[in-house]
Amino acid sequence: MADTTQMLKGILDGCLLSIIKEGEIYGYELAAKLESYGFHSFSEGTIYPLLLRMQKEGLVSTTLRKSTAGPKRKYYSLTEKGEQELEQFIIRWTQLSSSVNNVLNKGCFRNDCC
Amino acid sequence: MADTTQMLKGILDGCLLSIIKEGEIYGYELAAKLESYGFHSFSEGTIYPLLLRMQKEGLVSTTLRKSTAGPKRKYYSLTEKGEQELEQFIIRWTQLSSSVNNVLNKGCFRNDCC
DNA sequence: AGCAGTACCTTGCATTACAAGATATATCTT
DNA sequence: AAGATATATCTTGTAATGCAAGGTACTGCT
Repeated sequence: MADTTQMLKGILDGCLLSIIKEGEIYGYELAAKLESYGFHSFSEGTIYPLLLRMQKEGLVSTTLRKSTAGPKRKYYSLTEKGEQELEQFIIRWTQLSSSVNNVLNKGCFRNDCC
Repeated sequence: MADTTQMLKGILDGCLLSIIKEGEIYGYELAAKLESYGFHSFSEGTIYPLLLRMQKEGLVSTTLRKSTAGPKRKYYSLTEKGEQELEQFIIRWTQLSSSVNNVLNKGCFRNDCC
């Protein structure tokens, strides 16, 4: 306990999908973008395996392009399957976060009371 | 992917602490309470190991009491350390959920814009 | 005795965030 | 040229944890 790492499990997937949906982006840039959204930066050892898995699952497609400084960049964009997955993630996230907020606020069994 | 189980990791801890803070409660009852808060029910194989760990870490204290029907119940209540842990969990949860919402809503870098 | 319901615990598996390190390329400095 | 620096990707091994499946134990009912 006492750190955020466990809380992230399974959540990062959806966040990556959501960022990629905004437009083609490559891994190194993704790390920076996540930080700008309020996540304390992720090591690349976290992001790249995730991207590879999502590629295997057909959620993202990739294109290699030359870089002005450094090796080739691997640009990711969302497939149709990826968009569907993102929608389902948003549903799950909404349910989860409202459940947690219910507990933390000692809320009621339904949202419409109190 | 495609299920909520990974998203829960590390979040359940805080939820248990929060429920226990409301008053003494035993494991079997906790499972039911979680469901009433909107979580689809947890198997006991999830909850008991977690409670044992939190007991070892000194976050909760336990009292055995006879039951009217069945074996003895193990009632949990929060220690001071547990309350501190809960507070820190709430901070972490708030940060995380706002970060995720930023990403999903394609929000800005700060909360005060848009 | 046998059965159902209550209540707790253990074992083994799959997933995943991450540190640490390996690899490759382009630019700048010495 | 040679080396350093920054960019960019990937691999390996570790620890944490949700959960299915199974086991134990106690009470009351038929």
